[in-house]
Amino acid sequence: MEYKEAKEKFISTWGSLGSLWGINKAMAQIQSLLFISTKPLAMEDIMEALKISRGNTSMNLRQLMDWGIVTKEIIPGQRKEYFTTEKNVEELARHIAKERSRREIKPVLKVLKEVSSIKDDGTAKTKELIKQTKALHDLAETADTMLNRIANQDQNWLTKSILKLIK
Amino acid sequence: MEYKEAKEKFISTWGSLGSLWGINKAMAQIQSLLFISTKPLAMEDIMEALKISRGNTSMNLRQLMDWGIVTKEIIPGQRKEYFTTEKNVEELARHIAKERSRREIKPVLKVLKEVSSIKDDGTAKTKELIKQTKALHDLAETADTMLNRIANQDQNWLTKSILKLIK
DNA sequence: ATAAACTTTCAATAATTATTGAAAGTTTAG
DNA sequence: CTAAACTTTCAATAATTATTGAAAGTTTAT
Repeated sequence: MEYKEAKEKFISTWGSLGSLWGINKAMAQIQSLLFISTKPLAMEDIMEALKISRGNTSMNLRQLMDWGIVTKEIIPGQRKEYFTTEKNVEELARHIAKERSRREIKPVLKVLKEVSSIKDDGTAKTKELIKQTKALHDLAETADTMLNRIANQDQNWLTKSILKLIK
Repeated sequence: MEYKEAKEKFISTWGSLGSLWGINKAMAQIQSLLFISTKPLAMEDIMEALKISRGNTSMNLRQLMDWGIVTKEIIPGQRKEYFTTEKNVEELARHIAKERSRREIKPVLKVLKEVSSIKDDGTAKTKELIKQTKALHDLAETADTMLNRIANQDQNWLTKSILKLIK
């Protein structure tokens, strides 16, 4: 396998995995492209490499910046804007963990809390609803706490902890 | 908030979270409904509760069974088939972890391995591709190992380990 | 064997989500 | 100031994904 094929394979595989971490295909592909690029890329470069439109590129770059995993680089003397992504995989994991917690887990925890706090009217179905949503709430909270640990510790914490954990 | 409202809120919230663990809305809602039900439900019950068609119910139940989180119950003397879901949240987490690993992480690991193993032709871009995909491979492998640990240990392992980890 | 009770399949359709591209907006150089 | 270089926005459209419902399939009781 040569460079070009390997590159395409990586971008399309990593891109299709976007759904796993909650972003769309174009977003994931742009991030992938930047991740293996040796230098910052301009919008033109990205459009051309991925064969996507200017508008699409612009919108998805913005979202990646909102996620905190892509940053704009201003190159002096250059009119265009250039983009880079976080290159350290653990930093990347930290950003993603933080965003996932904020965007998805936190709102769900709130609803689970509300639902599991309804008045127990003594019926079996109400008791079951309360019991099961409480259990889910606790599980989700534990997972969220772990995610936030990942998001807030220093770079090596994740690997060290996991290694400790699986030993 | 009364039972009915709480139930609907739970089903729709948990259902919309389906994307987080990689299943579609109807699938997630069926699982939610079963999760808080005090008894096994027949297809009719599910169709009516969620206002979805027979075909949709049938297909999604099948997928839930493929995931290993819903099982068919044969009630003696009853012609209909009844369904239940795993009620223990940790068992549920185990099944999901196992399936996610098998369906998504394993194939990605395979591609990352292939890509990071291409011949180093000495160019900077090839070196970067190899370096970065290797780093991702290692991260993904660590995460996968953790997931599989979760999937293979006894019921209490997850909570115990996480508690240990976050202390 | 057959009819009733039930489930599955799948082509058609609906709903949702992503993408385009051109117009509007912004910034900078001269 | 203003024209060129660039980016953003967003309505229209395309692509994808989910859902329906009726026909085909299966099982069971008699």
